[in-house]
Amino acid sequence: MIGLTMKHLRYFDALRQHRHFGRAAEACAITQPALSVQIKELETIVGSPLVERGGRQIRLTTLGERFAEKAQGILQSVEELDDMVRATQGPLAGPLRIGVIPTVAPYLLPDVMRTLTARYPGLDLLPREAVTQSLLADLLAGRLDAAIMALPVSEPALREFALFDEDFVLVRSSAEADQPVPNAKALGEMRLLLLEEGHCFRDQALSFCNLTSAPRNLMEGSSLSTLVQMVGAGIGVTLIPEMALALETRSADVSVARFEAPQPARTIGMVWRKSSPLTQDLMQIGAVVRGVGQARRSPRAT
Amino acid sequence: MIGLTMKHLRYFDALRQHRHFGRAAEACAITQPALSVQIKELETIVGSPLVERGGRQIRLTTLGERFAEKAQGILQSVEELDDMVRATQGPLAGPLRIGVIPTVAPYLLPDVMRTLTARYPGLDLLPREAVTQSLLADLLAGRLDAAIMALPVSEPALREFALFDEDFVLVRSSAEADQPVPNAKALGEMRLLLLEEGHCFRDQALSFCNLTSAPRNLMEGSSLSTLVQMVGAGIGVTLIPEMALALETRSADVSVARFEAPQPARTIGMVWRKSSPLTQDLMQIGAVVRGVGQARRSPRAT
DNA sequence: TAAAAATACTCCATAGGTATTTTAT
DNA sequence: ATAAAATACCTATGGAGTATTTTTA
Repeated sequence: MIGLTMKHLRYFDALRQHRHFGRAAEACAITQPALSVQIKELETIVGSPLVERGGRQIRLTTLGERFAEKAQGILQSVEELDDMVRATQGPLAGPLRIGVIPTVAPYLLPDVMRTLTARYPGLDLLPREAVTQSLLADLLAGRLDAAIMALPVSEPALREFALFDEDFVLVRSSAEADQPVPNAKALGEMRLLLLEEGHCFRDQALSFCNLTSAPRNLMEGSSLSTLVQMVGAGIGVTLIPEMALALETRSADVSVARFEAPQPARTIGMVWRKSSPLTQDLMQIGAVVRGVGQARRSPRAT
Repeated sequence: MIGLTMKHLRYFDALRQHRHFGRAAEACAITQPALSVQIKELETIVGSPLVERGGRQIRLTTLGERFAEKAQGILQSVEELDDMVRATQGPLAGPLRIGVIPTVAPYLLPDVMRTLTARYPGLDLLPREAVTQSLLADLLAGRLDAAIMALPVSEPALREFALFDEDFVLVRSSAEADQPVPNAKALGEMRLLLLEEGHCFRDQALSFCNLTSAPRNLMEGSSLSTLVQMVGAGIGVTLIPEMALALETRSADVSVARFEAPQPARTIGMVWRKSSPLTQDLMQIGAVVRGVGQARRSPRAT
């Protein structure tokens, strides 16, 4: 049925409602001859008469009635499509699939979700927690709209938007609270607890110690929370990003210390495809996340 | 979302399938620039980007994906509409609502249904049995496409198509088989069994006896079958159309006689709105019904 | 005779084509 | 450097308007 248009359906639906060419045309905001022509054309397309013209009164044929019924359904679907579009209309509305690395998600996401949802009620955040490699793959494949991770990512197809820097702090048993803070070299020789393979934070910590591979006496955990609990048990020392401080050291018997001069740190940023049409929106969202992150980090006094 | 056309949906659906403007355009049998323009226009209509253009590879936005999904549903509905139309395509296909008066229906309909269904497999006959007045009302209101009844109907809006004539025969008890056949006047003085009010056949029988109202000694039945059974029980005599003969006198102990010179008879015809676009089809169907009716009547030997 | 739809025609908007430029890998 | 989409421009189709005729109740 090539050549069938929305107009045909709309006009025919109007004719079904009004059972009168003149009034139906008026309802469609066109003239009666225009409607007559369109209906006739529709009948040509269909190949059978849909309307029974009878002087004073017109009537639809049985095929016409059935046609009108289906046409109405189609028009309704179009309406729904319209509604859907309208719901995701305006900037910062609609679904946004955002990935966050595990060493940031638990500390940043709750506030971010709260703030963004409050500011942009139409925004439908769909967060996903995964390690950097996984997030990058999802981003590049179009399964994510944006991701929050440590910079740089050095993917030419991706745009980086820096959010904030965060220092790493030393977590050691409370018994060691009074000992001097080790430097990077000394740290490498201590029993260092690190996240398992795949977490960027593991590599960042190792890099601070000038190590490329893990030392033999290394112990691993699958989350910062686990690491801190292990430190509390006297098993060793670890590094955590300062943002995790408040949450992770609350219920552990550990002491926290900042490093001297060469502060270990990383930059957290938001990343999305350069080609994403959401760029404008994402920059706004990035600004909000930046605000949340900086507020979250500011009680840096420990 | 005014301005949205089927083409937009079709083109966007193709783009979703091919994820490539050039190939999608080819699939739509248009050129790439034409498709680009249409997709861009669609995005303008929608008000948000639906496609993420990325040099080598394009990708749909989340809104684009959702849009495409709904669009696909709409296109499928159009397909179904097309199927429906195709199913009722060609003359003598599709539903046909046909009414038949009760003194014809049981004797004619089975054969008619069988013959028409065999000859026109696409035809979907929807018969309805009702008295003339009811059928006429349904016809004029467009609730029936055609009706088979006694002519004339004298409705200016309706067209009459004569099918065949049928005589009325006398049914009396088998004990009276050797008696002379009464004439119209004599019949009016006998105990005459007639159909109840509303049946045209009742009026036709009365009219034969030159009676306008029912005689006082009249008895009524709701069907010819009932009347014949009553005759068999010796209650009186009755008239039935010859077409009913074979079926109704088979299991009754009655005798049948034809009248002399002024043969009572009626014309059965098919009737439909003059304005009906089915006129061509109905004339063909009428011809078939005529054939069936005449064959049904021909074994007039009694 | 009057109401309603069909027809005739004209005009303008637009879909689609060709040629070319821009863009991103 | 190349593949792909966007842009520019032109043409032709067709949708809608006004004026008029035809139809039928």
